[in-house]
Amino acid sequence: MDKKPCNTSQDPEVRKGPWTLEEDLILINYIANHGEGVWNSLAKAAGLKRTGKSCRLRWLNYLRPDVRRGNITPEEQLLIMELHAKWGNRWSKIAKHLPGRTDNEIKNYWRTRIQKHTKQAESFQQQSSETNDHQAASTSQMSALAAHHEPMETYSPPIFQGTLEPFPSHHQFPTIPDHSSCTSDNNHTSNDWSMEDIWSMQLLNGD
DNA sequence: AACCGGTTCAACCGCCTGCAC
DNA sequence: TGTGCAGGCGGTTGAACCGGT
Repeated sequence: MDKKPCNTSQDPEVRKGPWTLEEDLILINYIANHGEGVWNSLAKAAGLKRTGKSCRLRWLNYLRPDVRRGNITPEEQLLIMELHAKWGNRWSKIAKHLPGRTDNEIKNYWRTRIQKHTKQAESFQQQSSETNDHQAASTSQMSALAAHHEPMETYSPPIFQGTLEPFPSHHQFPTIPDHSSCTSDNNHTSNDWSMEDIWSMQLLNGD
């Protein structure tokens, strides 16, 4: 839609970049008084020199009162991984199952934390499989395990295309610093989340 | 103290979909 | 049925931040 050079990006009156506190307050106040919806006209009516899209994004990802940010718990991480295995990069769909979390946050989380470790594990595994054929056996075990939990819905994971597994063939997941903040310092000390741990926890959860 | 490289995350971009006309 | 518009979504970017040297 915004395909057309559509005034937005060319209009010198349209502001881009980080939101100011003043803009935030304007948006919050306007929505408090008038509600959400019809973002383009909302932006104009509120007197914001922003596109409707920009306002919507700012509201949904940051200003909404029920938005929770940071401190993704191990339970949430599990859920993210499980749902990602189900649906792939359907971030908004995944976000619907994590109250207070936004698709943008989940997407960022996945890309910066989980995917990073996935790639590391994959390259490690590639190296070791070159020297040890038995690795393949354990990999297929992993695949079988993952496939066992694979839902009936058809899913071709976009990220893992090119790999044989329906689920990334990594053995370990990062340890999430739960309560305390986003410092990822303890990540490298011990990767405590083995694949078996993850799935057995899911089994316990009845999934 | 300054620099540098890696990480994180807010925001933008472009495509897709649904809906009204 | 076709067209245009608005919103939704996933991918990408770039600035800010942080830790190591």
